[in-house]
Amino acid sequence: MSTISRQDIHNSDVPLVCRACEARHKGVCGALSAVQLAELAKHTVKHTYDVEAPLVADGDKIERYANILSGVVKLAKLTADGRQQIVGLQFAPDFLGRPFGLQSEFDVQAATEVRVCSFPRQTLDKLVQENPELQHRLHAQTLKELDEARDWMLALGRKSAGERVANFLYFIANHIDPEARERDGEVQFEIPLKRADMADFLGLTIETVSRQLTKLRQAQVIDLPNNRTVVVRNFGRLRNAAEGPAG
Amino acid sequence: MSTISRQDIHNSDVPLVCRACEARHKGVCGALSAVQLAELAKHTVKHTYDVEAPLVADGDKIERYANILSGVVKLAKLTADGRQQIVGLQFAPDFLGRPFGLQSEFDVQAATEVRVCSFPRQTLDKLVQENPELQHRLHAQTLKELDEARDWMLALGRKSAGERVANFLYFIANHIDPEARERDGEVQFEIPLKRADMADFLGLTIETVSRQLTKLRQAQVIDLPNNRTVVVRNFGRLRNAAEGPAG
DNA sequence: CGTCCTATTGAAATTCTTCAACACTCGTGG
DNA sequence: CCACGAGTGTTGAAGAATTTCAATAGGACG
Repeated sequence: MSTISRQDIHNSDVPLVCRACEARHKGVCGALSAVQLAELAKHTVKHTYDVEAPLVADGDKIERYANILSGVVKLAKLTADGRQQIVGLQFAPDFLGRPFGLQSEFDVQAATEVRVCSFPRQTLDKLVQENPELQHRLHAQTLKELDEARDWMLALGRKSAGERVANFLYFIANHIDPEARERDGEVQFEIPLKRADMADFLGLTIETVSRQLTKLRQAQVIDLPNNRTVVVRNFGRLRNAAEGPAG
Repeated sequence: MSTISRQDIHNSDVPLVCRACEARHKGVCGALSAVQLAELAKHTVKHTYDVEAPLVADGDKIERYANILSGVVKLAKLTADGRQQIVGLQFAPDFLGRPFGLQSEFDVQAATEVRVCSFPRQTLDKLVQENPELQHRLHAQTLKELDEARDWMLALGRKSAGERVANFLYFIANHIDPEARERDGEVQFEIPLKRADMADFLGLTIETVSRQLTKLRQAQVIDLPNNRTVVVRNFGRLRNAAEGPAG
């Protein structure tokens, strides 16, 4: 899977707004030539959302796509009587927006403060038609989301509350620092969600999440200097706690 | 989303093995021209798997792709200590096999007797490169699987045992007969899974599944003439049971 | 007819939720 | 500077839902 754009881009050709953007390399924009990037940049708008702000409401027509520049976005489904389940978390430089689909199947909300770079549906749809590599990247992101959804299905269906919470911390740690698992020492990071969102993601109540975090702390697996900060004291033990008892 | 192939195909040009195949119209093969279909048909092999037979084991290298001709295939994940979660069910004419991915992330097993039409990875990968519509269809199937996975995340995380079982019956009924929901009368179908598979899909035990089916029967929502047959007596009530109490 | 596989049912045990009280932090305004 | 309130998180005790363990039943097949 190529992560290099198909054509060497001189920095001077790259639109100003795209320089220093993570999405240009690792995100979908990495598939675009300088010319295509310039075409897209003509229509982009940057926007910042506050915590809890809706980016799209369930059922909204999707008129624009976006790349996440920073922050964490949650995708949430609701039952008729108001129970909520977070079905996906997206980080920079993830692409937001459903290709082909006319409607969003869930609410899209800022979990933290979020910055995005958005552009009209139509602009990207046109570029997709002339650029197979772009189509490929969008498909690759969908496959990644599918893998994550299925990992969480296993957790939601078959793992205990303690395993789910450990699994979540492991997941976040890896997202924030992919090399963390290879290090021996302590790893520290901020949880980008409040307890209520963790509960909605893990299919638990906030009380249960809190109790399981306390248990992990008491078991010396993690430290919790404050509500949002986690220090993983032993990555292997965290992983064990996430996977459950060995076969 | 186009469901018509890009080029009119005279039946006489269609390879013998492809005639009367559901995948040729509704599946990924619908994107292929007669020439491409012929190219693919040169390498296809049909195969039948018995109930519970593995099509691919977790971690296997994927050397071949396949279309399901008939039957139901389950995608299952396992924890280290043997707990199982079914993370997807596939029906004819679904495509089996992960594009780009080198490894399967789960076990692929026959839930019923299954017939497939398989072909080498490489053959399809080559066709994908020269046919954007094929790429598009593969992406569309991935998106459909993602939607289903997320629907089940809501059920696994936030729905009660009774709601999950009703939700499952509703899902199967719709898959077998998409017009069923519009009919007023009774709808009858066979559950393609045994209780153990239903439990693994719903994140429950077989005992709980059995008890919830009994409750649905006692509530006059369904009849169970035998272990595999379900008669939905009132589709609306089944839907209500699946969605939970209205807001 | 006995055995295997599958499914159902009951009773006890466990896990998680619910309800309720309390603690901490942060910003605002007296 | 401190009091107040809102938002967030923790902890305890009681309750509910689901699992576990155990017994039983029915069908398919040799």
